[in-house]
Amino acid sequence: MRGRGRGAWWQERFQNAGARITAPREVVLDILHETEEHMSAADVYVKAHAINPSIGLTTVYRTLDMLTQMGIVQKFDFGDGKARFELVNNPGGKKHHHHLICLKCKAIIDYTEFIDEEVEFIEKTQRKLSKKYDFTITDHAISFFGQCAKCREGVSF
Amino acid sequence: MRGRGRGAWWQERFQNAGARITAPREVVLDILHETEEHMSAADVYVKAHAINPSIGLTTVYRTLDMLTQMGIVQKFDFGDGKARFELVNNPGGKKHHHHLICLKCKAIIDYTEFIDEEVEFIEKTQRKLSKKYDFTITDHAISFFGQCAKCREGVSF
DNA sequence: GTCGTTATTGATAACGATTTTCATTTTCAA
DNA sequence: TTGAAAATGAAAATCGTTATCAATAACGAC
Repeated sequence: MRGRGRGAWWQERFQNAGARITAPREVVLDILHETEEHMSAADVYVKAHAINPSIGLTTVYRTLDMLTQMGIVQKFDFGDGKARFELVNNPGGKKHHHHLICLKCKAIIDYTEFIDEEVEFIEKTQRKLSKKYDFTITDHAISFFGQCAKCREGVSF
Repeated sequence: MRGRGRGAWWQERFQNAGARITAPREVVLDILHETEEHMSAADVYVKAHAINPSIGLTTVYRTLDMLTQMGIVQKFDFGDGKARFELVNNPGGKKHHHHLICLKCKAIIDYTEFIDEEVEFIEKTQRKLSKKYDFTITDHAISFFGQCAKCREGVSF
């Protein structure tokens, strides 16, 4: 059943945090594991509800928020009014990536290229910031903004 | 009065884009120029309305959106449900910076350190992405997420 | 300067994502 | 097994943002 039992990695984290392991939480995590998309809370809810109709939207929100605070999930805003969520270190899932965002049509392009150079830069910066601001850094995001080819033509600005 | 007449730089950009130069737009731009904060639309509205009570909230939203699409303003989401806006190249204003965001208390720390190393990395990446995806890149954002010292103590997760 | 076209504006209503409330249910340690 | 505390879900409430539409203002042509 939906991977119950395997990836107990997050169960440990929950227990260490004093959080309980519940059916809705298992379902949400399973869904995130099996997805390649940037899912909104509503997207997750639809899938969760299909699996177990007793799961409510509120709980999905609460779970996603909790996972975000735990650093298990990363929350994004692409400017379309709804937050998107992705598992942070999805083993065997989506590769580490960043975003290219069109300011006109709000299209999102994921890119995974050039990560090698990034890693070095990020690690160095992270180390310095972490020390200087006494901050525990668990994740980062890099976004580039501009106009996609399509929008550049239909110009107005 | 509020810098009217100087910084005509944006007025030219408006004209080239076929956009009209109006009182509300001037006010919004002046406000952004004079601010060091990350302002929400409501923040801008309050100031704008104080300066000229006839300016409506709707127009503030429209103006900020327009400026964002023009690349004059950058829009951020720090996870507290409201968008924040900052002038991109504020001459004599705030230096180029990025953000350190506490996932627990949502505190934002601006950092300007280590930018030299960043510039090199960003330029290289930008050049490559731009070519590969046929995308005109006008801006970027780097954010680090984690927990601030204060939140690390009151732990729960 | 006047005029007319057309973009812009602002009040209000509508919208929709997220959060709050609170009574009920579930988890899990004792 | 049991009970305290955490978690849940349905519904209502919140609140940031957007759409509507009649009134207004900008600015090029004259």
